[in-house]
Amino acid sequence: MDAAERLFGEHGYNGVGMRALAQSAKVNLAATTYHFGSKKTLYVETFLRRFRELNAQRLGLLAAAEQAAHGQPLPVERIVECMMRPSVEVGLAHPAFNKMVARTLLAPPKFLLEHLKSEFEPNLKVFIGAFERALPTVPADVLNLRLALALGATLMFGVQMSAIRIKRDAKREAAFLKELVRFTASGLACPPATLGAELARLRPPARRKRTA
Amino acid sequence: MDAAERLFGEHGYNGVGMRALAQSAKVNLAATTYHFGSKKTLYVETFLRRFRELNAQRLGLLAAAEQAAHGQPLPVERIVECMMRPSVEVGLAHPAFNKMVARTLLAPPKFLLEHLKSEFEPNLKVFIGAFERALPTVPADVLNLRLALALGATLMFGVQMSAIRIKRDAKREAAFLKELVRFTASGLACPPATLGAELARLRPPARRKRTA
DNA sequence: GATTTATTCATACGTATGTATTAAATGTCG
DNA sequence: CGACATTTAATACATACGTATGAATAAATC
Repeated sequence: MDAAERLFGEHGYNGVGMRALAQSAKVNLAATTYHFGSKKTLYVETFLRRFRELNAQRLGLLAAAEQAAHGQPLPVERIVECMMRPSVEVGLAHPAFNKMVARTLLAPPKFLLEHLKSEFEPNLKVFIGAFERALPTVPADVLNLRLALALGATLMFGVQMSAIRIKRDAKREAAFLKELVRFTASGLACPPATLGAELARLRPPARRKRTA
Repeated sequence: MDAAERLFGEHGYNGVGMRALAQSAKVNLAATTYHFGSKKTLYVETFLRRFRELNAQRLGLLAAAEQAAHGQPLPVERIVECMMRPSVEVGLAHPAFNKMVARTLLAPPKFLLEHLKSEFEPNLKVFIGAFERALPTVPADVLNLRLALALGATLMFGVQMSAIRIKRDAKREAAFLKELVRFTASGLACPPATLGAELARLRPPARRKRTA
């Protein structure tokens, strides 16, 4: 799976074959089928291996932060940090996974959609809730859009990070993380201006994807 | 090339074969080789077809804005808008191209690197210059990082935009663009805090990618 | 130590890939 | 018309793909 992570991250799902994977992992070709059954399964399991833990860490940080806040809404930067810190940490420990998750989230293979829905969406909902409490003046539509933009920034941060091989300097890591948090939080929290209203006014008749 | 744009955007370079492309374009397989020579060339030409014009538009808008400012540094939001507006417009007109450019910029195929260097980098340099004048307090490192994040946000915006098939309502378009601009500009312009200094202090010995 | 279970191995299947080739058909324009 | 460019058609080539198989080997269990 380490080899799969590296090669999938480098060349994408379709860019690498089972033979290359087997050779890179120094195992027999048949061993891959034996253990994973199919290429898709291998991809899914390789992806979820870290993605699950990553999401759990996010939720854990947020829960801890909220508990420490005693019911007060958290500052935006605090929430953002709960989102970003696990990404940065796992990304630094496993640079190839960074590229893999960037590819995967930007253009998810269809066989991963269900897993993403079950693993990622609940997570996102929790954070959306936290942001809504922290930013009551930002309309839900705008917040959703901004979260997507924040995700895009995070993905790009990930590939940049895996491009320049940071050599695990704790202070440097902290500085990069803080820059990412600052950028994102600033964009998320900026005043909605007349745009929120305008967006709402132009809203098409039937809506169905609000959290109600 | 329209078919190529759609299929490459949907499935990526390795996700689609020449036969599928030919069939989707309703031409013979040999016609593709006849006109483009190879699959890579087809991808490159399909990508550059709009990417070139997009960059030219960006530069044009920025030049016009700077001329209208009579030597004063432009407001950040203005610069960002010059960057984003062409993306949004071409993205709305050609949703498939949006996905294609997102895939391409997030994980560029090696045969495109040279073209990206020659087409995209000079463009970026110009905008970096504008931002440096507009944000003299933000260190160059931080600005570079933030621009990468902004690019990530833009890419994600593009795929979101092509996902929800906006039906070309000028007001809605303007609202979305303005939201993107606002988010990005806010992140780019936010105060660097102690982080810039910290980042500079932790800078590794040899540097070589500054604009000097 | 024998027997069952788990894992590796080399190899093979059918299909799909990108590209090239040949000849005939269709279009274009001087 | 005649010269040329384009398009179609039908393959063909070598290679790569994901997956499957059955025998050989290692581990585990009794």
